Amino acid sequence: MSASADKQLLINLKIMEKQTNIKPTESELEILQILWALGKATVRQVNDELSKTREVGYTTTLKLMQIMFEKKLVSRTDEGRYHVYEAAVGEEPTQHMLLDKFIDSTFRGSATRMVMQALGNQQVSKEELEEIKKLINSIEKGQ
Amino acid sequence: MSASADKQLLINLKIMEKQTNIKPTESELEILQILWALGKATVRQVNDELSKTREVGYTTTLKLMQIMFEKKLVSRTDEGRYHVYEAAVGEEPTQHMLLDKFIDSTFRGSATRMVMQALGNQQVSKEELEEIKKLINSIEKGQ
DNA sequence: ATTTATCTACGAAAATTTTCGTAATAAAAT
DNA sequence: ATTTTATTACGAAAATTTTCGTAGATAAAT
Repeated sequence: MSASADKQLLINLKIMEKQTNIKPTESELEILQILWALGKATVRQVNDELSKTREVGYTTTLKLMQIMFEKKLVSRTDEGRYHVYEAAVGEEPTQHMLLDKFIDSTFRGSATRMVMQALGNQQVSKEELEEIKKLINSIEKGQ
Repeated sequence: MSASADKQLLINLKIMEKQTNIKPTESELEILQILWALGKATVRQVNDELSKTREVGYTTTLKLMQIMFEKKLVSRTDEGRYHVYEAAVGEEPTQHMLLDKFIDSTFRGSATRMVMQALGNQQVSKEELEEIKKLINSIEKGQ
């Protein structure tokens, strides 16, 4: 690999890092969830989805998505007269980042304590518990 | 149990429910963490703790704690001229409530997905993994 | 061709959260 | 006794997030 390509990679990694560190607000996260589910969507579609759970004006959603575009949380393409939006941050990295912050602020950094509470308190099916056990076994093997 | 005692119990439960549903802001949560750790503390002590991680004015902390008192997130007693504060909401119920909301907003309600990510991404020790496995086994037995 | 409907841009109001300055009071120090 | 220090109360500024109204442009319907 060339030195310049190497440098470019570093820059890209830094940008990615930065982007994954932008913490979306609660409303922004709602919109990201919808975009992750739909893939691509217009403001209208997103607003329709949001309206299923709560009342929200069209221009409110529009404005939020414009702000998210400025923050590079979403990207968009011009399709004729209107815009088609897409999430510009991945679902997993974002969840990971939010999870880290959440564990820090709510469980004083202990992932274990959080997992224990989640398993104890939530209704998790037998199948899911098995899945988690499998995961643990595979992690232990890997270590 | 008498009918009136019964009624009182219901009322108390409702109050508890309500209080555990007050979602503390991020700053309020920071203060709750400190109070949970210290048990009782004055504004000065809490402010000293907060100051360890970030710069924060004394009256800022004071004001926050006054607001939290109004919201009944904390209680306080007069000790001479100053106040001694204490968390008025439990650590576990609060964590539980926040966890529920977090799973909802970030993992679309799937505790399993969150746990899988937490186990995959965080550094969790062998001992902790064992502990979690034990917990899963005991849950499975209980079912 | 005109009207109606739909979309974007954008500013600004409203709501929420955080920060801080000032005043009043009382204790402690000099 | 006076000054200094520490505390509470409180209003309001500052910062952040959410909501909405209006204007301008373009497509669709009449």
